[in-house]
Amino acid sequence: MRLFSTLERGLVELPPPQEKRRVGMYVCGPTVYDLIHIGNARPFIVFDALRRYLESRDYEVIYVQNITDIDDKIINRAREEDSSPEEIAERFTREYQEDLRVLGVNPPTYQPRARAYVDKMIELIEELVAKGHAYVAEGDVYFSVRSFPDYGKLSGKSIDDLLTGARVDPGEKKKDPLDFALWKAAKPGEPKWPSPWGPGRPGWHTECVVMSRELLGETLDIHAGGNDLIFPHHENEIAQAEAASGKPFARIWLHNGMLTVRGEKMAKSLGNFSYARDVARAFGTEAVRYFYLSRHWRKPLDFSLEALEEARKAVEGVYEFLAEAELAGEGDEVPLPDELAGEVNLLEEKFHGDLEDDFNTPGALAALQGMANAGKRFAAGGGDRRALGAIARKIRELAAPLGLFQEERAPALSAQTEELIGLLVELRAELRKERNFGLADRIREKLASLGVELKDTPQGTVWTLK
RNA sequence: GGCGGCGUAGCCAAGCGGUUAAGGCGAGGGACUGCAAAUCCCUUAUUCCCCGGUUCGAAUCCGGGCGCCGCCUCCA
Repeated sequence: MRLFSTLERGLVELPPPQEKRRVGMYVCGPTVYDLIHIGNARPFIVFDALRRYLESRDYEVIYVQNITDIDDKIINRAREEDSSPEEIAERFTREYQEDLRVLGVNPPTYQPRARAYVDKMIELIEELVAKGHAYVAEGDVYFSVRSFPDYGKLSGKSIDDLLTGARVDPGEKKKDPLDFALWKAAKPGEPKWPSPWGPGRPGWHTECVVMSRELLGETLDIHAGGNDLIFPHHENEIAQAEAASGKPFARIWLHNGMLTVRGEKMAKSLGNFSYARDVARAFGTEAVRYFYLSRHWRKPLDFSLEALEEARKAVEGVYEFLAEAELAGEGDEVPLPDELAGEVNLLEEKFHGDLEDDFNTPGALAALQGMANAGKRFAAGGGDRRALGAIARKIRELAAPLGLFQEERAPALSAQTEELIGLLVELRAELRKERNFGLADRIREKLASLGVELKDTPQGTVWTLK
């Protein structure tokens, strides 16, 4: 498996599971001050799929995702709502869990909260101060960027270039404009924790360094997040972690492309966003996942209702095939004829080949579509339809790690309701025989409006739920 | 200004030195039907933003343009 790492600016090989089974993976999580929008969901879905694919390939993935529950935005929201930061954080943490469920994301192995790690953060900051990488200034603690020669290696920036653009705030206690806060002295009315430098709270995302160090060790395998986090967030994480440990912080850095709206980044501040749960409920969990996976994870992806609708239709198309194939494949096991089996095997190889090459999900999805198409052509050419069951099983098996094509579409109706629909279908058949099309069409239309779609096939009328 | 990315059919989107240039949506034609819907079959890029170059061979590599976007401030 090869993945494009931001640090190397190129593909990096992940050792095969025979050599290294355990993979430590850290994906930056939400700040719980509001519901997440659909753009925020991209890394959660894409890296969830990556994690599950690795697991399906015999890796044991320790998947960590933090919950940032100490932050200015939480404090502000609490003020607005006349609530407390704890309460806001608690509420939106629960909402976030619900969103993950709606998006079909598996729960992380660990979901640590910043508040539970303040002690460990203080330890790290003390360590950095002791090693001369950080200094205390009137109750604040700052990281000294100049003390870390590698600063800028992730984002490709040089300290000098950054300095040119940096503005020095008159009120700042920093020695150097690029230095960033590790610990902020408490202001009145803000949450605070005791520390060697007086009451305050952790500043920058020291939490990610501490949590990943505690749960995954000093060097983790994969660190992932949106590409808007490369600088300064992840650059600063590297500085803290590596200044403290002297070891590489992460082997592979993955950064997904942004979700855009008419070409512009979706962002709360721009107001061009939709809440993830609203989109998932309108189009369905799998349509949202398909939407994301139909575009390579590093590239920007443009959001629109039309694009989601297209994804929904593409998913439905595969389900149409699955429904037919599974119906035909019930009962006797019929093996695939050689030629078809060969084609399906080739597509399976393409599926894995594409995913192992920088997690190329669009290519992999095309392979699954190709399997369905091969099955359709085979049946249309007069092949034994019962063999299609095997293709359907293969598609479902391969797509499982991606969180696609896992729904059972059997109509969940009571026997009584089914009988009732059956009766109406029978009556309509009689009416059609008598060429009473007016009444027959009324039945069809009324049922359609109730979500029961009739299809007149040469073998008779069948119905499906929409 | 610095750093990074993107530009492939009507639209979305793979491809990363030799393939008939995947796949999806849409559109057109056909089968089926009382008419539909759904489904199925077929068709839909001699060409990959432009101009040069390297090569036997380039959408793919190099140089130069043009256009769009992200980061450099909280941000998935």
